[in-house]
Amino acid sequence: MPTSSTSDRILDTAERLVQMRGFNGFSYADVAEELEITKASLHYHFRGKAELGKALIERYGERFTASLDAIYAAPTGSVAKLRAYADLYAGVMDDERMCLCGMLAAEYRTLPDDMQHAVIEFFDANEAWLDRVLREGRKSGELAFAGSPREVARALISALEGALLTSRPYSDPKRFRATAREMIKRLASPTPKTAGPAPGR
Amino acid sequence: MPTSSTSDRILDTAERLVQMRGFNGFSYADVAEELEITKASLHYHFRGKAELGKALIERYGERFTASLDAIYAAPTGSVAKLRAYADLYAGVMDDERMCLCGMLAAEYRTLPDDMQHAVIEFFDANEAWLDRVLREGRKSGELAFAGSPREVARALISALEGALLTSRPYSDPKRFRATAREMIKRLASPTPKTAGPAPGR
DNA sequence: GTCTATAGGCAGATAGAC
DNA sequence: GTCTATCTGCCTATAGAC
Repeated sequence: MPTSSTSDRILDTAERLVQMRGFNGFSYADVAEELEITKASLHYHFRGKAELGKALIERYGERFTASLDAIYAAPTGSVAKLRAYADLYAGVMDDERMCLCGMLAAEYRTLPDDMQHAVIEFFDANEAWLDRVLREGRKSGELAFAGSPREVARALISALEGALLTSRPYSDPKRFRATAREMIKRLASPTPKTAGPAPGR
Repeated sequence: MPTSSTSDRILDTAERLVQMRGFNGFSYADVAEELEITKASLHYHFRGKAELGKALIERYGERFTASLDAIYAAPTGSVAKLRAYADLYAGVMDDERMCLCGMLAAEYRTLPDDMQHAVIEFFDANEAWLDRVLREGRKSGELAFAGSPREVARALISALEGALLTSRPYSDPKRFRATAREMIKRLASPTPKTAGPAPGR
């Protein structure tokens, strides 16, 4: 039995290429060459680039959702959940990749309609999950922030996507992690009036 | 006398196209059609797409630097300077544009070397300017944050770039502004333990 | 399912007339 | 400076054999 189907291997390769070079920065030829099959074979599995792109987002979204469910189900506090959320982003930086949907957000105006809708759904799902974690964390007293959880959720997604984006030119994963830490720290505890020892953790 | 030279009009059009569609999402033909000149004429002004791209970043960077100088020179406080900085970003959202260098950061791996270096310089200049404003603001007591100004500067750039990125699919400038406000509020005053009236401003 | 072959279009770029 | 004409190459996509 094969380790993975041809369709899966196509998706794996295409996903990496989109994350590294963008949807407008890779071609069927790139995927074909890497998998040592022909472009015509690709068209058997995915009618066209638009269909491949849509399949990429859907698979990525399902994987992301599964990770979010696992994080939510774990018996940890809100801060730990936010850290785990940020780690999901950190995980994509391996080969200087960008979040798939962050990359597609940049190219949004050039994408086929189907792909545009799928990108929106991804961000909506992230926002809803974070909104829930933030609400519960504030209720339990573990998190402290002013304003609506939804606004904070959007700010957090923006900061993480932006940190991935701006870290890439520097080829430095540490850069991303430092920014992510910075953001979560602010939510976990009141910011001291002046720099000093952080309370608690 | 002409309102602007052909070179300037080429740069204006190309800049808008890159900000909307990405460097890999526009062509000489697009620019030529809009300006009603031929592709061959474009090659007279800019030898190739790489040269055009480099010129775009340089002009954009110079304009940005001039704005930063003006903000710094104005007789305002640190918070006002940070707000003005965020407004620079807000200004590019008009036609669902992305920050030029944010867009190029996404496509970074596909860019000619010259363009890659120019993108890095843009972000370094932003970071240095913010670092200075943050240091001075903390010293004067107007700003309060723990950790290094440089880390906070990076977090702020990330959040603003990310807010532009993730707001685009929603075609909603308000989305960006809300996130920007959220970030600066955290720097301007200590976050209250629970939601409540913001102290001072 | 995978291949060869090829269509049809658009990309970036150049030569040379005006 | 701007044009026409053209080159070469890559792109997405399809037809049809195996």
